[in-house]
Amino acid sequence: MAHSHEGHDHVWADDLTRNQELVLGALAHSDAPLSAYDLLDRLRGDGLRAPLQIYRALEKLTERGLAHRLESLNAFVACADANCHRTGMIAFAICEKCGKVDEFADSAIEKRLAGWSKDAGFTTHRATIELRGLCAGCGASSPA
Amino acid sequence: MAHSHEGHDHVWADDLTRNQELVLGALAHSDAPLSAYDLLDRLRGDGLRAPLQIYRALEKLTERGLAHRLESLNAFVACADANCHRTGMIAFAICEKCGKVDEFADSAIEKRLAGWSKDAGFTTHRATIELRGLCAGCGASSPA
DNA sequence: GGCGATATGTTATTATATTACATCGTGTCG
DNA sequence: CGACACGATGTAATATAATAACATATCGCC
Repeated sequence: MAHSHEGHDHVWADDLTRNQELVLGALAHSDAPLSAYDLLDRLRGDGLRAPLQIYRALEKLTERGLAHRLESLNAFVACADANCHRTGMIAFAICEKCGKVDEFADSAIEKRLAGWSKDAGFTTHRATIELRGLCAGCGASSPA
Repeated sequence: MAHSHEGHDHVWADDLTRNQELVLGALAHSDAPLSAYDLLDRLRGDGLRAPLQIYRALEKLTERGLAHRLESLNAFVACADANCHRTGMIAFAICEKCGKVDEFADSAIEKRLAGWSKDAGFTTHRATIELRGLCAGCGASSPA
């Protein structure tokens, strides 16, 4: 890594601000989604004190596709595919037991939604697709 | 009341409690989604005073499919199809200008998600599909 | 250095949702 | 009838999520 950063664990983009990098780092190290206040708690040691600092970083990160907001959880995850920040529709499968989130894309669904939009005259700015349930591990080990 | 309803505007089910009926009525009369606190404000005149009364009614209503929660809005709508409470996946198109919500189902999407779930070993309990954008009227009149 | 744009920091406030606990009504069973 | 279970209700307090308003700092650039 010769070109910007030396002491960092992870760098996904070389122009993140300190707060953005802290927030994204915390998200990336977590194996479950984190709420803004979870993030705040984890980053107090790094000097972050107020919710707004978290929300501002999250806003930039989600704008750039480096993090995603899970609407049904009011929580956030790092993008699974950090380098090639995805651009299209993304769907999430959220395990209600272990919290793990699986991120996937499905162009057939995307097309289908686009088709509906066209027919209805609806201009889509953004789509939210979230599945809640049990992941393979949790569903198998403890058949709810 | 001789077992169900005489003076009511709308009755979707004959076994709703008073609070549930009030909440569902308010939702049904609104042309845009309402938050729990919106509902509370509108129903103070009917004796509802505390958020919990609203949330409890909403919980029963959403369980039964008579109302739906819009995750991306933290708000609620009456089911568009009150009698035949839908059972499968439902998608929503939410206009960011006028607030109108269009509720639709798409079995192709449902199948596709089911296919993904099967492949991933994920057991889906519930799916959230929400489009944000401009409805036909708003997109046409003011091309954002 | 001066200036604009963006990022930060801090406090207070608003909005959304739940916990805990007391009460009431209705049915069942003895 | 009375005891009990159960579900709905009411109320207060609190937890959680998000934003408003304002002041300060930092960086690129001319």
